[in-house]
Amino acid sequence: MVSERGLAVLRAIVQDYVATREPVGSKSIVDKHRFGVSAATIRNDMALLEDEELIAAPHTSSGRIPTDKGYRVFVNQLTDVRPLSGAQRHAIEVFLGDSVDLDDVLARTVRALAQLTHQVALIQYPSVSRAKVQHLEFVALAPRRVLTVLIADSGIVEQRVVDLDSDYDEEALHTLRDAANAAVVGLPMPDAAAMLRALATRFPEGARALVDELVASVLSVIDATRQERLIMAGAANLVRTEHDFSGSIYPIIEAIEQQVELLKLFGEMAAEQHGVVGNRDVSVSIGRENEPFGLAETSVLTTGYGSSGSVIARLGVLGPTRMDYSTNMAAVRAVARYLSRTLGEQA
Amino acid sequence: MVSERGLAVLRAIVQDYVATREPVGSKSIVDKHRFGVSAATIRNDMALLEDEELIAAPHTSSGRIPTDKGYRVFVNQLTDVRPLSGAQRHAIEVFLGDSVDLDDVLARTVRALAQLTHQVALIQYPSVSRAKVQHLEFVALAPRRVLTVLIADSGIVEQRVVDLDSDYDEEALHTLRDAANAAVVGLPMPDAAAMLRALATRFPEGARALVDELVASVLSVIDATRQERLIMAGAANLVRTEHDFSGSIYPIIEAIEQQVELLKLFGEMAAEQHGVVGNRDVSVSIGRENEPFGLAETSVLTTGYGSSGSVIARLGVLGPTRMDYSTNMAAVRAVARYLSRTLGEQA
DNA sequence: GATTGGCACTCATAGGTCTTGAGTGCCAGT
DNA sequence: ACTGGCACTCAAGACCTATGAGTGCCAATC
Repeated sequence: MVSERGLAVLRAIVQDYVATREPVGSKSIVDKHRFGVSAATIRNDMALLEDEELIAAPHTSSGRIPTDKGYRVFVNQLTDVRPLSGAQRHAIEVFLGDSVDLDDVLARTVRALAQLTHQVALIQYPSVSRAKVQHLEFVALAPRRVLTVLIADSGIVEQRVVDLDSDYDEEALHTLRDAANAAVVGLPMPDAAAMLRALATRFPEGARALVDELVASVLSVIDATRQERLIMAGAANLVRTEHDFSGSIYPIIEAIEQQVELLKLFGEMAAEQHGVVGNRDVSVSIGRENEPFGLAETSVLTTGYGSSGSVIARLGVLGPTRMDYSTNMAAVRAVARYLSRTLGEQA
Repeated sequence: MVSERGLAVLRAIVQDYVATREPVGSKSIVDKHRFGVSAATIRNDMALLEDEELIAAPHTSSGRIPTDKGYRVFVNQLTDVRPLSGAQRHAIEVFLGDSVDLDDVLARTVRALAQLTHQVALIQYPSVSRAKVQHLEFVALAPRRVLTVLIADSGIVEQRVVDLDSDYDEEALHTLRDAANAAVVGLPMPDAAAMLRALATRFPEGARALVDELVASVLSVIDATRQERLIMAGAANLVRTEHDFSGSIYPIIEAIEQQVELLKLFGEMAAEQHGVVGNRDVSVSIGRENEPFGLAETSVLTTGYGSSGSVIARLGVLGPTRMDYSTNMAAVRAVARYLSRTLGEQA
């Protein structure tokens, strides 16, 4: 087992290695950190840490660097969350400025997060399917062409132009609009979808074709692929930290661009920390834990955000395993709170 | 002046250098290309090309590589545009598949272009301001809250939620909607904006506050910052070609992410080739020509696209100066045609 | 038992020297 | 105008060596 001082040594190694990207030796530890013991003692502790596979030596005789497992232990025993500095808070405020709509808010937020952490920042687009219906509208564009608009309480507006098989008259469109709104406003999306399907069956034979087509268009908006999408900023930061990766960062950038694996990872992280709050609300996935997603040698920090208390999606950062977890976790948490507050105000 | 064979030698050097990233020597030229002359003769031609600064030697005694000026001459005398292979056409078709809306079409198109060229692909978001109004709608969401929707003939749908200072009744909203539509449908955006401003003054005193607020919201949608935006794919390709840059690609990725400089470059390229058609419709900006935009050592190929004949925005690729201009120009042109056709069908 | 100073050992890194060979420039000859 | 021949250049790779940070271990000490 690792002693109390052993953990302190691990902390020191992680901190110094993150700061300098050089393997950390026993001497430099006693120099920089005020352990009241000699280098030889630290060496004994380091030998134990190495037995536990928390640190490793790149070459037989050189300093040590943390292993993935070492980072994991380090992160798990991080408890005091350093709050953001005044300058950082100010930076967030400036970035978020006066945003006009949801897309704008998210775009600014993701940039702010990238700026704060110097990592790749990611925001999962708020899932329509986890929000409630605020309003439903059909806009007559031309004969046989209608625009379907769905507005969710989270501020998401989804729209789609539909080409109909049959003609319609505006009166019928209004009737359907009013009936649909009366039926589904305030309902969560899955319930709303079910209700709409039921509603369609209650219309008279003559109108069925039109109603079916329009209801289908609303349903397709609800299921929109758009809901599973990431907004990204700070890819340049990954290039800047290229030396932290053993191979090329090409496959990593590619995986980020493709999004699909990353979305799976976000999903898993959401499932894992379901219901967790307080100091542990930022979940961390480290190094090899991300290998199944083509993201080995990276770490991903995420947390949930949403308006009015309910989590509607996640945001976070991705960077090399060798990153400043403490600072980045604080930034992710803070930005998630800001964003949640902003969304709450809007809705 | 450079002889006919001199140009052929330049072509050979560009081709071989692009293919191998190794300086090209006189011997390898006579080996690979069937000039009916000896290496010494080629060397004489190369000496002339060097006098004209079309090629340069990295070290006193090594092969030659094209200069920016050399690439420029090479590109300018490219005339025969190789059409895409069947496989490539097929790839485009597959990528573009069945798209649901404008955003989807653009996202798929930009991916296809990145895939085809193995470069960073860029599409300028269709400018609302260059399109015509197809429909205008106000949707009553709540007391004092209205959704403004503007649909352009290019398929762009812009929307915004507005919080009003005063109450409104639905009847007034409809009246205004009908009046506004009657006034502006079919007009180009700038004219539509002017018309709306004029329309506002014709409403009676009592309704003025509401009308002004709503008109203002429409105008702000017309001016939406969103119109000046780029959609991007294939950043990973830039990382892959990192060795082609003397320094870090960090500032380049950053410039691409920030978009602002790149948009300026797109603007300049649009202005330059205003009215150009046919074989010269893809414009090329090479190496140092891009330095003012923070994109030295890169080349950018762009061309216009748009529905029903009018150019509404541009698309293109960005990559290292050392790229396959011929193939990439063909791909850019082909993708622009596909996209224009798709947009034409939709509208 | 924990801690320490001492010491032999390891090995990546940096610097230095040498060799190799692709490629040039130039010139005299065709 | 073109070619063969030849001396010259210089980057890249191979090889060697010195340096020194850092280790592991042990006997001595608290």
